[in-house]
Amino acid sequence: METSREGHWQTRWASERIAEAHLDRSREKFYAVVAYPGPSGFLHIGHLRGLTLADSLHRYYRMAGRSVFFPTGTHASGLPAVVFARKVQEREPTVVAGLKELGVAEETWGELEEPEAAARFLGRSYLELYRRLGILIDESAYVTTVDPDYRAFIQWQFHRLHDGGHLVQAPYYASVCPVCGPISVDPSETDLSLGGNAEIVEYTAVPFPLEDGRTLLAATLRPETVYGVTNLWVHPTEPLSVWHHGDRLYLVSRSAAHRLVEQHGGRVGAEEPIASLFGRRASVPFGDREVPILPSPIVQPTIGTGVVMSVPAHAPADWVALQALSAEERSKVPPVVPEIIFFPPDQPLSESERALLAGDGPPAARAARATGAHSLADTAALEAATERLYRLELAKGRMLPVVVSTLPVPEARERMVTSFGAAGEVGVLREFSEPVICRQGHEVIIRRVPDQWFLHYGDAAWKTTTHELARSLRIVPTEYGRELPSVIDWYDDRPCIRRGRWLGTPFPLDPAWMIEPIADSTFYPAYYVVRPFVASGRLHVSQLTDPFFDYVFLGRGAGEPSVSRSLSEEIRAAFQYWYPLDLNIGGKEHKRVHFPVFLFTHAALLPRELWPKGLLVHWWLVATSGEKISKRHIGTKGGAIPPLQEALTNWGADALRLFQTISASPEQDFEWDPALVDQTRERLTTVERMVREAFQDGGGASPELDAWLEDAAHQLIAHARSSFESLDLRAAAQAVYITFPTTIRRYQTRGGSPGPTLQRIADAWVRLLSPITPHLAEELGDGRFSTLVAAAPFPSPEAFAESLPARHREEYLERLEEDLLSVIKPARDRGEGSEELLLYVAAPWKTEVEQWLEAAPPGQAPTVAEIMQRAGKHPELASARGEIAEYAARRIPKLRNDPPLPTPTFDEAAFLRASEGYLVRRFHVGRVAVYLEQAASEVDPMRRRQRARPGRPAFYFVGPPRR
RNA sequence: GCCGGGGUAGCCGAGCGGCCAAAGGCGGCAGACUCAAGAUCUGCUCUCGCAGGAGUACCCAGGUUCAAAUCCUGGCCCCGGCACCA
Repeated sequence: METSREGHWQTRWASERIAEAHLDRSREKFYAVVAYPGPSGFLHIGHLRGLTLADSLHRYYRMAGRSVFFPTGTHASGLPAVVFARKVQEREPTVVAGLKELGVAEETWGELEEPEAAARFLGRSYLELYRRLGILIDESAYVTTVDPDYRAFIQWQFHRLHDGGHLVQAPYYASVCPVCGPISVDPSETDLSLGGNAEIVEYTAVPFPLEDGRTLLAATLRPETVYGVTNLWVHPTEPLSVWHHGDRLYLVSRSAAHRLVEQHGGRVGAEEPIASLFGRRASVPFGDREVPILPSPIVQPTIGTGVVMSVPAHAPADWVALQALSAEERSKVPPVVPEIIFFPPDQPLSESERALLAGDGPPAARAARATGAHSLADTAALEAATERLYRLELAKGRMLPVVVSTLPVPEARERMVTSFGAAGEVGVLREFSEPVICRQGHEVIIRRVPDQWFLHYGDAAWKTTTHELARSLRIVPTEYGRELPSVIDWYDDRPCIRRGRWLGTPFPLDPAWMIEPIADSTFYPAYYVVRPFVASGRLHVSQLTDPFFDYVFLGRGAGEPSVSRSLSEEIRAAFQYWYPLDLNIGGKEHKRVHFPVFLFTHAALLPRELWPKGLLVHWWLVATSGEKISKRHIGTKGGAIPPLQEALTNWGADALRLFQTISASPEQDFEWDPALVDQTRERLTTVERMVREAFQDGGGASPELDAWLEDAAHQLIAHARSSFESLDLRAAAQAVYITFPTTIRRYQTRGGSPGPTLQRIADAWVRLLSPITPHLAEELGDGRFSTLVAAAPFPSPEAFAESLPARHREEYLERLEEDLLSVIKPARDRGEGSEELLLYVAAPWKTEVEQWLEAAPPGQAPTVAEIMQRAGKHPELASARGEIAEYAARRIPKLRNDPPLPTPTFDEAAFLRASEGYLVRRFHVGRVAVYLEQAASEVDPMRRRQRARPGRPAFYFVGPPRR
């Protein structure tokens, strides 16, 4: 089919309004959504996967008789549109290329420099591409998350979440640029010029008071090791600053002082020359002892507080630094506490863990030795030693009883942090794991926000309900279902609003804040149901009040007074018809973000009977490098990922759709490979040709062969249906695009030709093609159905008669072909062939014997004597006793590998005779002769007949080579 | 370390107790078609074979079973997520 024809069918679907949803109580409904895309740029083929899945499912269910609803929208919230608008402003080359490709007039580009306009523009461009992909979206429900009606909906949602106690306020430590304002630290964050992958590291600030009343504040990730401190490290030259906090004076590095002010208040004071500290002593918390302060190059003033507590027993770097000291300095350091963490025997160490701790000395010394870290210059080895030892101690270590009972390390750490807090100390210092620089070149910092609002996902009761919802879900793939409970458990309170420049809905409890984008996309399938009423003008935005939504979604209250009772009820009825949502479809990136919060929100807002019913997670189409497709993979050069428009022009929608569906299971990434798409398109060409041939008039085939084809069609259709029902579109595609053609090809090689049966089957086939390759289906079905194929009923297996005898006959023949082939192969390799094929059908008594053999209990081989005993009870077999014994003796040892075949339900000889023509062609023999084993006069030059078994004829190729 | 997944023929990838020497695809070989190439179609593609046979196979080692790629135990390795990491 010409790719250009696809547009024709897209127009037809639109003009016949196939995509429009109808509330039809006489029918079951199907309602699924795909995670809507964010307007970050132009769609690429990576986006296609979820859309294709969703569309094919909706198309299947529509044909299967359900009323379907497939809306979509644009998730304009957050930064993507802001970033895109800025790129337009900058006339960034890829954006310019995309705009040109979409045919956007250059004069209008200026309008797209405004983020909301950019979002709407991109949303429309997506819709256009969906159309070109043959995706049937009900556009009357189309919405972007910055539309005023959607905002009203989100405000209602937050009011209800607040009512339910799901919003809480607490201090929060947010990333912020001191000049530009709040900023999120994320690899995709384009407001950053550096450090997108940075994580927030939480240090514990441990106070070491000096004798002069000031306190050195060390930062550590392992406060529990404070019992092993032997000294403090400071930088050899960098001065420290005074940080005034309350009535206390702390000494920390200058950069730390500033960070502490952001997070804990106070002010930065004077600088203190560092050398004055060398050799002085500070007291150790939780212990009546003092340790010396020593300079060491291991201290980096920009990390932590510039003061490091040295625990040589457990920190390899400290151990090595200690060895590097001069003898004089060394003499000031108290003896190293051998160790303060032990490994209880109930958690045996693995081999690699034992290797890390081989030898003697403190654990840090052993780890340093094991990784080859001998000096401070061995940074990589030191890091490895540190990481491995810390992981191990955290996972399996316990505190020694002489220190603080035998607490596991994580608990001991917790307790330390708490006790510092209780003592009025600072407690925690947060910083980025690597420098983060904003787009304008300023350093991004972490600042305390005292009254941040959170979604209270850490709430145990809410989790319990959400777990319940999760358990009730149908989840594909099932592995995700196993993972989901731990994801829900792992969830903690999440900040849900922020200040700053991005798109979204103002937070109703404090409109100076914006709701963040993950939180405003959790309940939207409910709003899709309402949107058409707004779009059609029957409902005005001003009417979307809390009472309105309370009534529509919750059946609570009397509704919005300005909305007529009947309209309220109509919308409520629509919601009750389409809800619960049947399926939420999204990529694997949503496993930990969108899906869980989607469930949390539904669990919080809706009663059980309206809870969603399923999740379908798909993995990605990736670039040849195995990476997720991103801007830089897209281009027109070899190996690059083509822009979607270009791919559509090159291959057409159907080829792309089938490629997506058939190339991999949903739970698998697969690589973009233009050669495979080519091949997919060719497969479609073949299917098209086969269907057209099948539609022709002709002689058909024998009733037996037709019966077989009908039976095969019955099974294939049943399999396709059940595959769609179980959401396994790949299996469905294999049935329709691989097994179906293979079956028809066999029909043809077996002598079948176009005729009434094949035509009926082709009619069914065309409809089977429709969910996945709808354009091709329409093209082939043009004029053959009373409706468009998209609206025709999905074929029913019952339209094709099952025929066990026909199925068995064909299986029988295939088995014979296999046998013949296995003999012909070695012969043919020697360049031989034959003139005549002799076939022998087993004598009837063999059927009985096979049954006796089969009747033997499993695992227990029958004996010849037993068989003969049974044969004795059948006087009519008396004459064959010798043969029976011989046959049983030959069969018994082989029963394990070659069990009795099902008894043929047809006349083997008659069937073989009817198949002579086929066998002659298939095996290039001059002729085929069929004999009965028991007929005394039959030709049997090589005494083959006795090898015949019921269901498996004996045979002999006669004569000189041929082939 | 924890949670989840996985290791299948040259490669990708189905299968997840007997119908499995293992679907489908790629690659390879041969044939048909073609002036030729490409495309397409057909057959073959673990080893041996003296005619339907035998041997060896689904990471490794054990085990359960009449029967294991499929179930169990232990090991090794890989992937994803999380946690962790001055």
